[in-house]
This record gives sequence, C-alpha cells and structure tokens, in this order.
Amino acid sequence: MTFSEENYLKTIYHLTWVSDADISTNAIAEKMETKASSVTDMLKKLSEKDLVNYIKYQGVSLTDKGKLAAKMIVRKHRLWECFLVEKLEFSWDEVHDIAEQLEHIKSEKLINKLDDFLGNPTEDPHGDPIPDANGRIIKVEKQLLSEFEKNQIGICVGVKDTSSDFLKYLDKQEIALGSQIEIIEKESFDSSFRIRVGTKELTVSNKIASNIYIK
Amino acid sequence: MTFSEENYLKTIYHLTWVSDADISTNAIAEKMETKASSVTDMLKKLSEKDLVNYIKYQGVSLTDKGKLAAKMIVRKHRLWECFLVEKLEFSWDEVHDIAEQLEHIKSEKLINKLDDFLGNPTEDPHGDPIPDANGRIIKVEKQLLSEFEKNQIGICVGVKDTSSDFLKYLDKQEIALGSQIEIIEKESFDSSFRIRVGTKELTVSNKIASNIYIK
DNA sequence: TATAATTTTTAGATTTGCCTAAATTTAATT
DNA sequence: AATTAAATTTAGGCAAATCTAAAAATTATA
Repeated sequence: MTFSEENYLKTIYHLTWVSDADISTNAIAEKMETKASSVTDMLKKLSEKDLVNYIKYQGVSLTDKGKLAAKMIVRKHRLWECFLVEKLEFSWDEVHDIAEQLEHIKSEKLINKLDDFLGNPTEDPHGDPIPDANGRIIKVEKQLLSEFEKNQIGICVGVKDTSSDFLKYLDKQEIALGSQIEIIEKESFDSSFRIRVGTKELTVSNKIASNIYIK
Repeated sequence: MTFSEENYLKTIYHLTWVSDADISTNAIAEKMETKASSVTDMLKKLSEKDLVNYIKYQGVSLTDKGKLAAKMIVRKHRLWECFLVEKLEFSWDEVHDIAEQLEHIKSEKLINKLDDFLGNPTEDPHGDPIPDANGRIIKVEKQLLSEFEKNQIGICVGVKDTSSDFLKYLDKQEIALGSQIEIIEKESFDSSFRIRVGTKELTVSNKIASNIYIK
C-alpha cells in the first residue's frame, strides 16, 4: 500500500468516526487539502482493491478490510506519538507531523515491539484511543467540557482539536491530561465558562470548551 | 529531498567509502538493483541540485553538500538500528530493512533527541561508525580477521558483510561484537582459519574471515 | 589503430498521484 | 417541474521515477 493510499484510508476513517454516514468526495478533498478530482481517482483505486465501498456520486465507506488497514495506520500513528512524548520528551504539540511520517513505516514486528516497549498504552498523548494489534479499541465515554453544567467537576481526558496552536494554549493555561476542571459559572450570553483548573480560575470561550474532553 | 534522491546519495557515499575513485553509473545501478538509464537520469537531477559532481561518461562524486546530506542519512540509519537493537530487542540481522525506511523520516529534532535517548552511541550494532550531528565520524582503526597471523588475539569490533545470512551464521557460532578471537592456525592451502572464540574452537573459511573486523 | 565490446546516455513509454477545465449528475430553489 | 446551484466525475496534462531499445561514447583487443 502506498503512502497516499494509506493517507486516504486514514482520512476516511477519521471522517467516519465523527459523521458516521457515507463520506463525500469533497469532505475528503477538504480534509486532505487536495482537489475533488484527485479524490475521485483514488477512490476508484481503493475500490478496485476492496478497501472502500464506492458508488459514483454517492459517497464512500470503508470495507472491513479497509477499516482494519486504517486502524493499523492509526495504531502506528498513536504509538509513535506515545514514543515521542514519553521516551524522547517531545511536547504534545510537536508530535503530530513526525508521527504522520512514522505511521507509514511497514513492519508489524516493529510496531508490536514498540507497543510492548511503551507498556501497551491504550491512549495517545492527546487522550485518543490506540487500537490493539487486532484493531480493537477501548472506548472511554467522555464528554465535552462545553456540555458540562455549573458546579460539575471532571478530569481532562482528551482534546478534540489537536492542533499545535490549541495545545500550546492549553499548556499556557496549565491544562493537561489528568487536570481536574470545575465549572464555576456558565455565561449564558456567549456560552463561555468560568472554570477552576487545579487551584487557578480562568475564563474560557465556548470554542475552547468544545475541544476539551472531560470524564 | 525525495526518498529516491536520498537513496542515490547514500549509495554513492557507500561506494565512495570502499573505492575512493569516482563512481560509475553501472556500479550505482548494480548496487541499487536498477537500470543504468535510471541512474543517469537521477545523476543529472542531483547534479542540478549541487549534490554531486557529474560529468557525462566520466562518473560521479559527492559535493561537500551531497556528502553531508549522505552522512545525515547514514546517521539516521545507524541510530535507528541502535534503537531497534538496544531498546526494542531486535537481533542485529533484522534491523537493516526497517532502518532503510526509518532513515527517510525528516526531523532534525527527532534524530538528535533519539541520539541523546540512546546515549550518543558512536557505533551501530554492526560496528559501523555513526556520524554526529555535524557529520563528523570517529574512525576506529580495525583489521580484517583474514589479515591476522597465527597466535594473534583480537576483539571483534565489526562486520563487513551485514547480510542477514552472515549475521545469523555469526550468531550460530557465538561470534558477536566484543568477542575475543584468537588465531590458532592459518591453513595455507585454502587460507581458512582455526580460531578460538571465547572457549570454543572452530574453523572458518577465508570468506568468513574476510568479513569480520578485529582490533 | 581499426574494430569489437562495453559502458553510458538519449529517446520514448509507462505508472502514480496530482492538477485544471469541462462535462455530468445530484440537490436546491423558485 | 423547471431551472439554478453545487457536487462530482471525466478528460487531458504534468512531474517524478522508472523501464526498454537504440544511439553515442569510451575502453579493450586483435
């Protein structure tokens, strides 16, 4: 499987994760910052290989084979992120681009040994689940901070947006995985939140609150 | 730089290491298992980029820029090999193919952090030197076992052939980096050697002895 | 030193992945 | 329901890296 094929599968997998319905050509093109016509070409190719179910003009979904392949790429991506953060001391906002490259390294033995070396983690540095060698995923039920109500307390267990900018913002506010977060006040006007993180109080916009997962 | 460009630079670097003179198109084609015409195409391209000195029909050599680039690839390859053997417990005959992939990962920060994580090793699992971040190499003077004389004693510090077959043979004979090797007898008829490795005695052909480095 | 053999380069194709522009299909709106 | 708008696909091209076959240059040999 080529890098490009892998990237398409991964993108379709991620889009499926959030929307569930069949994925449109444009949605893929937008996410991959490429043109719809390029996507069409690739969908034909992936369809030939039985990695996706593709009907012209109707959108696309992963076959079982495609879904497993996608999960294995995600597995590699997230394990490498763990490696970078836990062993090489990268910060969580630096690892994505490097993991984008490492996820294409082809060796089952390598990834399984890496998994063991890291102590078989179930989540990556952003709180996202890591598929096991069979593609199984442990789902943790979690809510967005924005869905919380006044006086509720939870622990930060993940982030939705994993962009470097957002992660750096969280670092600045000293919000990390494991941080306790308490809703002090919910401002009805702009849906912003007054929260307590550890001992500090701060105000976050609804956009921020919509990208933090709490349990 | 593309993977292919990197592979060509690396190959030219390795060929230079052994022969010193300008490298021929055919030598590159043979080593890379490709066609001479493909090599010509790439040499033009590398020449455009000032990575090689190329004169039609006359062979090729690396420019300073090309040599540094090649060294950085070798550095990555060998550091990853160290990682695979020392951290992930791969055996020394398994790491080459995986390192061939990992050597193309682009991130200076990654490779320098990996270097530190491994304790800044100066040699890879086959005894080959690892260039530092500036491309400097610590050369260790070493001899081939085949050049040794009767009653001489040395330590195995490297191997010339790093093929899986040869390395597995060495494992079987319990010859590893650091093993003490003593020449008991040199057979003039076929230039084979009777040697002692640790406490065991064995006979090795001249071909074997010509691929083991001793100090 | 001619001629043969070898090496190297050029010319022209192929594949992959991408693009633009035009055509087609589907969805939305009047 | 007809027309407009949007999404999608097709058609045709381009660049990278490879190949085969033919041409050119170099080297070896008679």
